[in-house]
Amino acid sequence: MRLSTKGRYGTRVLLDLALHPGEGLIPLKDIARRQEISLPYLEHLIAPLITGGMIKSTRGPRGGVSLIKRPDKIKLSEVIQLLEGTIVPVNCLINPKAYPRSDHCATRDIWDEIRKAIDGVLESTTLQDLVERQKQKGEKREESKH
Amino acid sequence: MRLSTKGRYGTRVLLDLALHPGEGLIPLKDIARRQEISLPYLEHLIAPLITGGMIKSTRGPRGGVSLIKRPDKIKLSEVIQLLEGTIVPVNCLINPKAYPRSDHCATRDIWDEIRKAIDGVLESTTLQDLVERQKQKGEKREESKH
DNA sequence: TAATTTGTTGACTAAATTAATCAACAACGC
DNA sequence: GCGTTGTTGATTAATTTAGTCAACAAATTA
Repeated sequence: MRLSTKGRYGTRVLLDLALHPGEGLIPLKDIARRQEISLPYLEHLIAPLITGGMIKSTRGPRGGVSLIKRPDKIKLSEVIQLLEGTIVPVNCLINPKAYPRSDHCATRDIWDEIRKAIDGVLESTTLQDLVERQKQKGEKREESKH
Repeated sequence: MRLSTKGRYGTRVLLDLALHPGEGLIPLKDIARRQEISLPYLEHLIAPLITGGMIKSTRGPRGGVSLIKRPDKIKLSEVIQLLEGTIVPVNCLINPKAYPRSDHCATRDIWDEIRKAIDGVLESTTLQDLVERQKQKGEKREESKH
């Protein structure tokens, strides 16, 4: 019952981009350094985000990536869908036909309720929510220095 | 983001037992057949349930296993805890000290909300709930035969 | 246009986890 | 004591995860 690094790192990458608005293209190298993700691995995380229309990229000197969509228009459910595929906790929900018992299996209903509970959180959270939360944390850290 | 077979099969095993109340000891062989789980694998699923005080077992002829606790006193959260360990979706929630960035990482908050959402479902569902749901399904299947 | 920088893609791999199986053993009932 | 049933530990095959490596493609600038 784990979220893999794809989903976790990928979300952090998008948050990183959203925290640097209006700065044009951000090189992957910078993101890799700030987020402590290896550059070669980061490259693979970026691919589905480009395909999914979340970010655009430009190669060459002064190239990099940047957000295409507004952070308040990016739901976490979309991000996780792109990076992890379905979040469904059990196979019989994805492919019921392969599970003849699933029609009359009460446990399946519960796994589906779990899926819905997870989906509720992801659907109701946008990248902008993360940005604001992150900024709040930053302020608190500043305050605590005094 | 998957529930492994341990949690899924184990829950089905308990439900199977709960659906056969007052029948004394149920041999693992019967459960294995009904639930279509291999006997050797089932043996391993049983172990944590015994340790966790959910079921008791007796060896020898006419031996088997049976529920110790009342189904309405068995929360799914306990079952999953026994069989899967923690359901926490990300490591940094289990072991925050190993993640220096987690203190000021907004994504962590969201993963924790997901954890709470899952936990809410598991905490509010008992084995008895599954039993009732399962019986309803049985009735509906009977009706549909007419 | 050559050199350099940056992103893209696919092949490959090491490590961890999952899902078992097998075999030796322990207890119980007849 | 013998067969039946549960217990435990060792082992293994398959899959997934997490990442590396290397060849390539595009953009920029000199």
